[in-house]
Amino acid sequence: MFDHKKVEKKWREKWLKDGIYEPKFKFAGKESKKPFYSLMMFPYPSAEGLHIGGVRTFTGVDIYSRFKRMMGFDVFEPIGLDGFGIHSENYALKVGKHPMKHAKESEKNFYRQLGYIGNSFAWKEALETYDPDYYKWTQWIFTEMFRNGLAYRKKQPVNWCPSCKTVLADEQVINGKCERCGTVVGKRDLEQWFFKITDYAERLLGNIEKLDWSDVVRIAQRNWIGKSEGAEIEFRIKNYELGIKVFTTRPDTLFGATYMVLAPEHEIVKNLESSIKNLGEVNDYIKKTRNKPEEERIAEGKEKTGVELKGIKAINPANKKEIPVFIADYVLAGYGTGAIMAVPAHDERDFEFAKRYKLPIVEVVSPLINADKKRINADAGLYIGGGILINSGQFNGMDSEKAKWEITKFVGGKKKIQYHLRDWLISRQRYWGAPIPMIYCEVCAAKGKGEKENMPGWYAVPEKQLPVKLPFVKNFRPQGDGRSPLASVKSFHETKCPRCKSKARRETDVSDTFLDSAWYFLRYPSANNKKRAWDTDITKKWLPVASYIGGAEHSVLHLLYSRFVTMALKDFGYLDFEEPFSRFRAHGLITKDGAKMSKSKGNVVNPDEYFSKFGADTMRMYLAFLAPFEQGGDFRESGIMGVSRFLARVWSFGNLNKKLQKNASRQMSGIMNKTIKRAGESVDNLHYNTAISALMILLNEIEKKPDGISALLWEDFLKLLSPFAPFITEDLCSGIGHKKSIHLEKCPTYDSELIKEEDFELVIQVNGKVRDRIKVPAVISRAEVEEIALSSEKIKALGIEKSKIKNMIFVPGKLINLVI
RNA sequence: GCCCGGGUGGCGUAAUUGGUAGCCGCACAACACUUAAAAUGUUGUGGGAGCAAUCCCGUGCCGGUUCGAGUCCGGCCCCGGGCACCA
Repeated sequence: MFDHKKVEKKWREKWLKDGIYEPKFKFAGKESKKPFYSLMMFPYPSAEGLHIGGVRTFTGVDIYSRFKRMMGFDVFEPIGLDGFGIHSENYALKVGKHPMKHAKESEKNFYRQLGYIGNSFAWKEALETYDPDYYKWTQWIFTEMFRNGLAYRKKQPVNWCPSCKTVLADEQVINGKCERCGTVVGKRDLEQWFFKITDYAERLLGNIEKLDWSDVVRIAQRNWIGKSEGAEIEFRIKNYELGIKVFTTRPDTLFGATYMVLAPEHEIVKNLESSIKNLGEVNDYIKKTRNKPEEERIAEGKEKTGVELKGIKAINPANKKEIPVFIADYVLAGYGTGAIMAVPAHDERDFEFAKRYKLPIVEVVSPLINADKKRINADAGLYIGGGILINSGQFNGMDSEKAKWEITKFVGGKKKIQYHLRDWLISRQRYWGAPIPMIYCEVCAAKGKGEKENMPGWYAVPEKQLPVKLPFVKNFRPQGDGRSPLASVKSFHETKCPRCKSKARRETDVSDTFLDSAWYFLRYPSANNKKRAWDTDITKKWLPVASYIGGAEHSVLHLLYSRFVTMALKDFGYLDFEEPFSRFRAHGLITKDGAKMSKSKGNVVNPDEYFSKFGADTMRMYLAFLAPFEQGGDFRESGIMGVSRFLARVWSFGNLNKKLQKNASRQMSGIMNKTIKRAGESVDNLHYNTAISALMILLNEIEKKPDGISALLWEDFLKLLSPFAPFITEDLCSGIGHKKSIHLEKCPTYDSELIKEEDFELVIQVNGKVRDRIKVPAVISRAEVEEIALSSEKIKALGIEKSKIKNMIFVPGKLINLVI
């Protein structure tokens, strides 16, 4: 009987103790000849411990890494924890534990679990984002961003989570809710630190084409960056020396602009106040919409509201007509110029608004006769496609595509490219994160001095003084007053100005936890370097990451930020590549009873329980076998029995047949070679399920004729199985007298000559329907096949004569199809 | 609404990318072993008809291309996920 507890314990201890992996599993560093950086997104250590989905992805990466290692690569498979951040802090708050203490405990638990699953991690390079040795360099990256003009402060309405009591980046607001706690996010006017990710929009977008990444992620990033090309056009305000710029992708419809709409936050309203006749009403509306939570604003999408600025008229620059100006919250302040020209005849939203407020609808584009009819609203009067211009003065009759640029030129507008992407809001009013390493000096500010001309008073903490250590603060609860808990820690924020030495104040916000994870892959290979964030030679050798695996939920968070940070660091001269991950694959999700696992549903699978009951090998294989790696699937206990039985059979065959013959039989080498090919290809595509299936088929064959099995063949079988089931294979291999670990062996190779069968089953079809199957030699001529087909009893029985056959299609090695 | 995935036995899935649909496993059934059960082993298992050989139907639905379609094309339906007043 296979006792997984005994066998696994034995090897787990041996591997850890005398480190037989050392020469191979250790990070090979500068000396490596064939480096392969195999990375999995590091987990944030939740209190519940490792999620079963996490176990699956980590073992998936390990299977891949072990195969690569067998292929002769020096594989670097690092591990660490993304322990800083709101998630961990919220948990600490909930249970009334200090995050520093909680971190230490969950770290221990995570590393225990990760060690248990038998992965070939490079443990010496482990890192944690809350370790001062690590966040020193997170802070250094912040200072570099600042010095290079990519970090700036700005006051603007920002996302505010009332539960987490902090601001959030746009990427962290999911359907109007906080990514971390699910609370509806509101807006607050606050001055915050931002990273200028928008400067990189075009490069981030352009490079997507070149990346070997899962399509889901590439498309998500492309959409998030959201490039649109159009024009910026200015509308004059009547009786004022003022203009309002709008961004439009449809300048061809300019003659149809019958009114304008400004976002409630638009600044120009202040300058027009004296002429607004209904100022009270306007101010009420602005106040109301500003306090409205984002979610409500979206939910009301169908019922558009707005208020006219009575007494104000804008001039349509195309036809010089006076048009009314509205304020409405369907126009967003953060996109384009915060103002639009409204063309109700050719835009759904404007159409809806115009109907409600009884505004004129003027058609200016006429659909071509054969145009896509679906694009015409049944209501009539709304058409959003292209066509021929009408009601557009001298542009009548022009194709709308051409008219876009012609009309823009005519009114003095200019071509403009807009992105959906907005700058990365980086500061957080929380405790558990890397303090933003900046100092503000009022004395310098008053004199207009500062490290950057446009940011008087601000200085980056010099590298020598890093890290700015996060102090132990007993009351780390966020205050909700727009300041971090660090703001009330005098000993922390009191400091001296690096320039004039007067009393100055440290920034007390911490950085977004996504900054911690935006560069950890750069640190791993240099994790033990105390002097620099990363070693240049090592980085040159090991990066970019050869294979990166993680969740698609990070498409526009971690994966985009990492690309941005890498690009910026390249521009600063610290790296010689700009894309951090050459290949990225998103893993699938593991559900239980068809639903996402969650505590509230009570369907959380505890890995410890299952690993102890079935063993690490069985669980690894089950998780790999249940579905293609990138697809994910439902966790079912019944399925575990299949692999459990398989491993038990491997165990008993190995132990009953310790003395095997030296020679390989001809027959078995055919299937062996096939299995090697199949398994290798499957693993490369992350189709572990089919690789395991191939191994199961091979074992079935082996068991059918145990006497014909050679020692060589059995060893090859174990080698192929070893990435999936490292414990049992190691034990069986040592049982047949191997001194060397099986995990240091080379992968068996296959001979494509030996895969070829001597004969095959010829399928005889009539009009594409299978009528007979006859075994024939692999080398056979077309004439011979035709002869065999026509003389088949079943074909004869059908009464098919040669004269009736119109055609015969022969596919060598497969079939012949008689067409009658 | 838009953009991605995906619909194949009772279930998870497979099919060398246009060439035998259902590999491997789960579940189920019968048999063997056993006093018995479990475990294990053997055999069977898409649906329908037939004692049988065999035949018909079958990859969400309708149509097309082809000697041949799960795979390609056109039009729908359903499920899952992402984005969403981006002008």
